[in-house]
Amino acid sequence: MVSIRDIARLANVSDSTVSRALRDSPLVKIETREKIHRIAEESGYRASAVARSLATRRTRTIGVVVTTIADPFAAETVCGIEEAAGEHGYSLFLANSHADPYREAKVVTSFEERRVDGVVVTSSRVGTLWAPLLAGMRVPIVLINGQHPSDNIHWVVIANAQASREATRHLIQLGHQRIAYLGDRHGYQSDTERFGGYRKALDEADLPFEPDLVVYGDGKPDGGVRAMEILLALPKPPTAVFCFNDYSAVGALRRIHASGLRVPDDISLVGFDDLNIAQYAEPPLTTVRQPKQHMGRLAVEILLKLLAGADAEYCITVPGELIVRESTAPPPASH
Amino acid sequence: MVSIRDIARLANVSDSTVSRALRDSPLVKIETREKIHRIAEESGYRASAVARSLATRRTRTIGVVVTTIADPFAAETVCGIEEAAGEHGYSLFLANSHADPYREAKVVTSFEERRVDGVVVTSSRVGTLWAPLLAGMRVPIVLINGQHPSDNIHWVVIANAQASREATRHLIQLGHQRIAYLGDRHGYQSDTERFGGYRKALDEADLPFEPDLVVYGDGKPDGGVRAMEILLALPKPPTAVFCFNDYSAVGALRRIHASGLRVPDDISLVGFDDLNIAQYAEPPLTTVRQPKQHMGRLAVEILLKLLAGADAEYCITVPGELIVRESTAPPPASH
DNA sequence: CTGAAAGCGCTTACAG
DNA sequence: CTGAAAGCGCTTACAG
Repeated sequence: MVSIRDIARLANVSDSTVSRALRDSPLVKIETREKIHRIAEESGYRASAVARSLATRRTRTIGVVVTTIADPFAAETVCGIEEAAGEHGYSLFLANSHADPYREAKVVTSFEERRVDGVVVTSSRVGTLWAPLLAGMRVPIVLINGQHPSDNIHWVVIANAQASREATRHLIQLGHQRIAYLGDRHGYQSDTERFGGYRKALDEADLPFEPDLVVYGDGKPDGGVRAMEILLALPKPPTAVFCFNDYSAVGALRRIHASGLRVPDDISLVGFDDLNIAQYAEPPLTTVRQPKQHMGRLAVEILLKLLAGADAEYCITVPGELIVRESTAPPPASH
Repeated sequence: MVSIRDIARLANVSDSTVSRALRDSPLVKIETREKIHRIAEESGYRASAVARSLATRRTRTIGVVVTTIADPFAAETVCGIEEAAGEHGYSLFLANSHADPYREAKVVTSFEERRVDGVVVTSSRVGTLWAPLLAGMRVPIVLINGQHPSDNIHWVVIANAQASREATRHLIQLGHQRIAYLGDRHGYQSDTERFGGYRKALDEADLPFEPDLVVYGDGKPDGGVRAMEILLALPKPPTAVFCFNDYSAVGALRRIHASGLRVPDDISLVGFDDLNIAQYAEPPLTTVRQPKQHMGRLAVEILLKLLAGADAEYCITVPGELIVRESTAPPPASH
């Protein structure tokens, strides 16, 4: 592997000059600069990011933690993160935490050793163990859909309460009175807030809150199936279900169909996220769109500002958008 | 940030001894070893992977390229890669190529500069531009569902032809005679092979091959919608469709329903991949399961063997498994 | 505009 | 069992 020194010899200049020339420093005479570039090109030189990192104490590297990249929300968000990072010459370390404290600790250690310049955490619990570990890192951290007041922790969140309220209101306006909430049992802040929006819409419409209509899945289709099962077994099942996320809704949908009922004829269903697949569900899912890519982008832009020396607390809330498709309709006449 | 030297001072030993002690070298007296560990612990020492990488000329880093991590196949495969890598102390650099030659070149450059120890490429075209770039890297490369003979390129692939043949045969055994192939227009090798398996099954059953029944999408739901549209517009549409992948099938499914037809009553549908969502489709999708996580694992295991000095060519084929669910049934009586 | 020198934080022969 | 020294491949004051 050819190094800066090899090029220096070939060009009859010092290492310093090569280093400068390669980064187009105006300090280097234009001809030598070009000559060095040419030699570098011909010799297949590839600057060592690791050596540079050691010298500059910056790695131009961002650590990204997701619960699991197999979760479509995480994947679609990471897309935005990757794109924005790439545009600025940053590379991504990707790690899955599986919401497991042991792994979370390992990820933090790993990112510390790798000397990442910053961290973005997507859709994570950020619980009592995790938070201090993160805060203990001496680099800026941006949470996506998580919040945790701390010196070096910033975040971008969707307007959960508002969007959920709107989604629930949509169901109410269609005439639904028995609306269930299918949440995520892991206790994400997003879940609490979305539930809050649901309750608020109920209250505003003077609809009674029925604890029986609140069930919990695991944020994945399987949990949606299970939770829906409980709702269907109720003496008086709901006519509409608002789901914590699309991924759960997909499971709920399946379970409803499996029991011979139809969406939206018998039960209306609303999701959250607007995953790529939401519009291809059968029927296409009414949901709250999160600008996932954009949120990913925002997270890295915040990180970059912080790394550039910005001394601010970034707590950005982006609006959700209700996308009405075909999984919602007025309740069946018999109700 | 505390360094090895700081610890050396605190412990009254040399840097070398600290370095050895921290890595539990038997060369260090047990008491000093423990003492150093204690001091490291108390001072919050975190070894610098970048300094170590520079010294050892190994980064314990794997570059992972996917077309886009928003593709569920890629995401689920990367899960296996991440897990296996993590178990061996390797970190992952993740990059999306978007099947764009310009980005592909950038990714290669970036990985070269980062001095990744190896590369795994998932579901990529590995075309005429991309291949030589990859081969030009002086590190081992493992393709997942791609093949490209070269010194440093290895691969793990699903048995495309066999699995596709089996899937098509399943349709034939149900009584279908007009079976369409919905492929991926990007020209992946996987597409060619899956198409090959389809043709072979047709031939074996003495069914005529009809070019009109071959349409192409883009590997995503939208492309599935478009391609299905063409099939439905045919004077005599097929009674069954075998799709290149589940993600496309999801779109095809939607399009079929949108036109008022039903799956499997009017048209049977078979996918490929067995994505997490396949079983939650409406109806649950008959498909070919790819052991995605396992394939990801295999890829890093091959890489590790190669990095450990193995001098072999790894070309591993794993079997697919036909999973019969509810999207396939005999053709409607009228046919 | 250019170079010599020191330093980034580790590892690893080599010598004792 | 331990240490001094060199080196990994860059960057960056400092001096000219």
